[in-house]
Amino acid sequence: MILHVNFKSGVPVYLQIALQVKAAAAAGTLRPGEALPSVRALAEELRINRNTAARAYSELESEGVVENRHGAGCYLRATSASPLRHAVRSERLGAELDAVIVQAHHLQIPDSELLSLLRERLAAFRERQSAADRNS
Amino acid sequence: MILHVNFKSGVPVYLQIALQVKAAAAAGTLRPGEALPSVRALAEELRINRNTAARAYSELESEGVVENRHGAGCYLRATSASPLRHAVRSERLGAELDAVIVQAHHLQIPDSELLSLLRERLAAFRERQSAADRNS
Amino acid sequence: MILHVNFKSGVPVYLQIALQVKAAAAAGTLRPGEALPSVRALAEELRINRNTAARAYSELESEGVVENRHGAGCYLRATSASPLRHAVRSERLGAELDAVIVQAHHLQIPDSELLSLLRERLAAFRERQSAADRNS
Amino acid sequence: MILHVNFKSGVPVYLQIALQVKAAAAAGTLRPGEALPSVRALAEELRINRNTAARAYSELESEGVVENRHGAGCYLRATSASPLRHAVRSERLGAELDAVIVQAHHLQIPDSELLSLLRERLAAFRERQSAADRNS
DNA sequence: GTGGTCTAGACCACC
DNA sequence: GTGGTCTAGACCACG
Repeated sequence: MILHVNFKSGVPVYLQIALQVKAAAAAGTLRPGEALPSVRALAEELRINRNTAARAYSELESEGVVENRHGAGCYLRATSASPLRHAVRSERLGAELDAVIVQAHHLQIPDSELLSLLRERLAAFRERQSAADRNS
Repeated sequence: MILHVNFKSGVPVYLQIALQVKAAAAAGTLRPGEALPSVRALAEELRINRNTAARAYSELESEGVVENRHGAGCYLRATSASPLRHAVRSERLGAELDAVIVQAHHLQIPDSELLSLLRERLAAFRERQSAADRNS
Repeated sequence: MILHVNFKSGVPVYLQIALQVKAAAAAGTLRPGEALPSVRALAEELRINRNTAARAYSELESEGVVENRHGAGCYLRATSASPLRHAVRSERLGAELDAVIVQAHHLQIPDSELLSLLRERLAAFRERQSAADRNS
Repeated sequence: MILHVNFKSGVPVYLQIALQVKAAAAAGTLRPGEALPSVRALAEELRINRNTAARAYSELESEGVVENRHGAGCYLRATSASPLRHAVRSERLGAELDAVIVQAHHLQIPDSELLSLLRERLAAFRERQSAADRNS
């Protein structure tokens, strides 16, 4: 489970986490019954307060997405809804990309540089992923 | 210019407005020197407080997108030389790209598709821009 | 009539003007029946909006300090109260000086410099006064 | 530290508080490192909104007088090197002195008396400082 | 009519 | 418990 929070976006951190977990669940990246990181581990990884991490899970539990088993961790619940279709998922991502494009325009960054920046960041992301794999 | 706000998204309303104005300015829907709706008109249209609308404009002014003329209204500025260094600007965009990459990961969208989606959206953006140009 | 406004103090400009007129009336600097500058002249001298100047006079009129004779100007009304005693006046000024002393402390300006700064500013003030006298 | 606010003076409440804290710090009533009352306690004591109290502290922090430690309270900072250039600082003080001079003019207090009043108040201020020192 | 500021209440993040 | 932010209402200054 890879999570990313933006402290400057104005969106409450606990909501950012909940949204990402829901996205992963909707796409099938997370499978029913699978364990999420512990509150403690999550807080440490994201450099946030444990209360904030706990609140994200509590939010997800109140929405019925996960189940907090006291003392045993937090598990994704079986959901009746089938995973989202591919078209729906890419449309969601497209909306986020549009916002990035607008921002690039105002920062006066040309299209070519935006594309190469994305390639660069993707490479760095994959690198971090494989480094994490080797450590586990 | 048509604006929409979502009160349940968790994103501050003033930021939603600022983002949409920036998008309109980037797409060419709004032209330099053009007046934006008055704070009062905008507040009434979106059913928000005048202060929230004012804060959106104030945020845009601090980013150099518009100019607030006291007692006279809010006007779109010509795209000026950005006051930020290039490294700062591309770093800022990089942070946004990281969030998109994580989201793509959760939605199980492969890197190649993310890149082509960005190219596609960029093309659509440039198309909207030239359409706006032809209308002026 | 010499007036001075501070736009950064947070005190409404129209109140600053009213306070100074009342101080002058209380000390006898302004005499009953004496004319105050016209709204237009006051606004120009202080670089403020005419509405703001008019509001100051309107405030003073509602307190019964002055009388606005339509088309003829603004005049100090006869007041039943006798001018303030000297001790009261110097105590008022002392309170203002205390605030300046605190500010000087935080700006790390030594006592000797504060005193010489006051002498310097007093000289400049008297100079402006006599220049104005020669022009009238 | 005892604070008072005057709701009718026209001076913003948060500035009144900031001024009094600065005065206490300058006089030595408050010592570097000492904790100020919490935002909530201060708000309750003065019967003001928590935000107004918070804004006073925020103003003091931006002036470098205190340090707001998130979740831990507000602490008086040691008088540090002022970040402002000397010319800026003395100009700022000069503007305040001009206002005092005009007030003295309105109160018909001669220059010589204004100067001796300042010397007198400075002496009283230094006396209060050493009294505070002896108490520590 | 225009935008800007101060005070307030509710919620967020942190210790 | 702590401070910080977002939304709101009332008032101020300006054209």
